[in-house]
Amino acid sequence: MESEDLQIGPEIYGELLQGCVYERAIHTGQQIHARILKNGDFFARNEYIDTKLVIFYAKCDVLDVANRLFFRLKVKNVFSWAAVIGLNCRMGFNEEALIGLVEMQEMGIFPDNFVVPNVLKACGALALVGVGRAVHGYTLKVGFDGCVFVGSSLIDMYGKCGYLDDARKVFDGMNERNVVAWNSMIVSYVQNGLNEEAIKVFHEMRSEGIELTRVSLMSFLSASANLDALEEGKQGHAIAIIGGLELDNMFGSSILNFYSKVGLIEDAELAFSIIVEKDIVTWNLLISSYVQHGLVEKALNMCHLMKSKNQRFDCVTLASILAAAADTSNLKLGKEGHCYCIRNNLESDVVVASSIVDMYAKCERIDDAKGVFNSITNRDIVTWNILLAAYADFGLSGEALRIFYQMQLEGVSPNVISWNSVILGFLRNGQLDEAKDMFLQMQSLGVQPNVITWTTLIAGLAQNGHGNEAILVFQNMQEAGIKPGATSINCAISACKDVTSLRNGRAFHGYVTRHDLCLLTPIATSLVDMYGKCGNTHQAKRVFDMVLSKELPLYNAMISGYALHGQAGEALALYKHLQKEGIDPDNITFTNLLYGCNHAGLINEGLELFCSMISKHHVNPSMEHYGCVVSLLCRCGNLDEALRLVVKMPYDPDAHIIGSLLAACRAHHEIELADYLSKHILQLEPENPGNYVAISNAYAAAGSWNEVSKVRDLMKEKGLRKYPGCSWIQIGEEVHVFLAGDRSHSNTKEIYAILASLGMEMRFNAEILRS
DNA sequence: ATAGGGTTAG
Repeated sequence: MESEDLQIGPEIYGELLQGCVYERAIHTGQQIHARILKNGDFFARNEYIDTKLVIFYAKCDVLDVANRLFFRLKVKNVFSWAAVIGLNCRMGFNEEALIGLVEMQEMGIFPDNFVVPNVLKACGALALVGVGRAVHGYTLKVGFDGCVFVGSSLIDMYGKCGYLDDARKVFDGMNERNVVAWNSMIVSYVQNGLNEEAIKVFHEMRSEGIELTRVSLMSFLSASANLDALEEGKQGHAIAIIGGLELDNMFGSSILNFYSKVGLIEDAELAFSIIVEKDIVTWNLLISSYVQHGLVEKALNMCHLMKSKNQRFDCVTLASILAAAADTSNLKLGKEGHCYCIRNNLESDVVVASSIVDMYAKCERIDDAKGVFNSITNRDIVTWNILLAAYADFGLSGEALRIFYQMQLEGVSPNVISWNSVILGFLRNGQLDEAKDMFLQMQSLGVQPNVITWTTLIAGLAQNGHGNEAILVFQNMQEAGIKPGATSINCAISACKDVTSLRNGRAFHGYVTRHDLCLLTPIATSLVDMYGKCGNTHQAKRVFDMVLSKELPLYNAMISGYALHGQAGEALALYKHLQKEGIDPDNITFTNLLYGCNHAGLINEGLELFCSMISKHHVNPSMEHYGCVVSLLCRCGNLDEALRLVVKMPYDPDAHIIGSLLAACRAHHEIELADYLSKHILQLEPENPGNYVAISNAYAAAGSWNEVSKVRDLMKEKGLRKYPGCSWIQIGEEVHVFLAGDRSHSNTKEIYAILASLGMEMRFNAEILRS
């Protein structure tokens, strides 16, 4: 049809363009635009058409054309302003959108209820709550408060700025709420970590009969995932299936995310396989899920699959790969990841850069970590915390403290994680007072210790030999209203074990029983360990039996308990049982078993065990293993065999082994060998009173009292007097004969006989009477 | 107008 035949006026072109806007028909619209230009200004051009063209290009996201036409508009009305502000918003040019708002008002045009939602979205994206609040005031003044679009946008804006109370006030004040208003409220709660609130609103929404959308379910699933709420999330999935909601990649991804966060990897994999059009987020979700569950192999396979499908890696993929490298201390993988980032310009992303720092730190390349850290220009609190944690982990408390101050000088104020790392650094370095001081300081500066702070302190005290204080701190934590996690309970139980406090250990056992934590393998393991170390192997066995799927550490704890308390037979029986179950013993298993045999004097069993450990289980014997066997041989009177083993073993004998030999010298009255060994052992450990005990025992047994008194003088010179766990006897004025604690009974009798033959007076110290 | 993914401390 020719234009000469039929005059098409501006109204028709306007209608046609409106149709194109509606259909987002960019090409048709461009043809109409061309026709308008061809027809000339007179017939086809007016303000109405020009505005329509701006709206058309804006709606079709053609930024440059829309801007150019808008700039040339003679009369800019509220519709064209709305179109360009909306376009800037969609494109993420939030500042431009707000500048547009100011400019339109300067020109005397006031925003309507179509402009306001876009403006609020820009405020939310820029977290400009002040501007948003001003716009809120404006909407009240001009009476937009009945508009659901405006209301929903206000909720969203306040939510994005973190002002949940204001968001809720707007929500409660709306007299008409559509599904978007409900969704905005739920999303706001989820984005601010108030997952319980989000779930509450979701249920309210359902009971009010509002029809759910995918957005409602996605945010509900997100809240469920964050709370580890298995049943809630499954319900959400079921609602989606019943409602026949289409599973596009976004919705599918949120289901995948939920299953992976609650640890149902197979279900996550299933969701992944169902999603037809997988995008980068879908891939990344499964990969990060594998990494978080320690399935690094699967994660890397997934990366290869991704590559073979021509899906490129982005920042998130790399962050996961780098985390995998960090977790497994795989420097080679980490370097590959680092190189990929450099080649693809991903290291400018602060999360990726931080992951690189963490990877080098966890691979014990602290200098490389520091180097990468220094090159990061946009460091955030997480970046600082990663470096701080790295120094703390190595016990470099001074460096950690320097970083802690430096971050503050650069305007980053430490959060609870930063404080925790500083405290950890001190504890790792044995600086208990400094750690406790930091713990007080953080509180005086208004940073509240969390469960990890408390646990760090408890573990640190226990590991530095302050088990009783650790138990007290655990009680303080409960008084402070902090609910202990599985790790803190474990540390506390271990502390009881170290100070052999059966009373407190029982109390913790009661606590975990009341809280249904008994069946958690790590907790059951430390309970078995605690009861074992405290001598209550019966109770240890009861806990041991309760655990359904037993793993090696649990067996090791039980075996160690038996071994420590002379029940070598039980220990060996458990060892047989463990092998029947198809579990491979490790070097700890053998250490405990050999110790048990040594303790019970089971020479044949011990030697057999030692041989099968090497030949059948291919465990490279440690010094400790040799120590047990040497001690066993010595105690069974086979000093020659023991000496042969010491000469043969690939280690320089430690003080413990020489001590065993010294003890054998005593039985064999081998004065010469004892002389030789004494020199060695005092060279190795001149400050350990136990060695003087062994030496003086050897001389005393041979009746060399001169040598005994020489040893005594040597001890005096060193300022060594008492030795914990060692009994002592006072003869006459001041002659001390030292006895090793573990065999004190037979030795006491031995010494008693010697002293009686010498006609000497003897008095027992209170300590020996108790033992 | 509302929606899914990555980094730090025990």
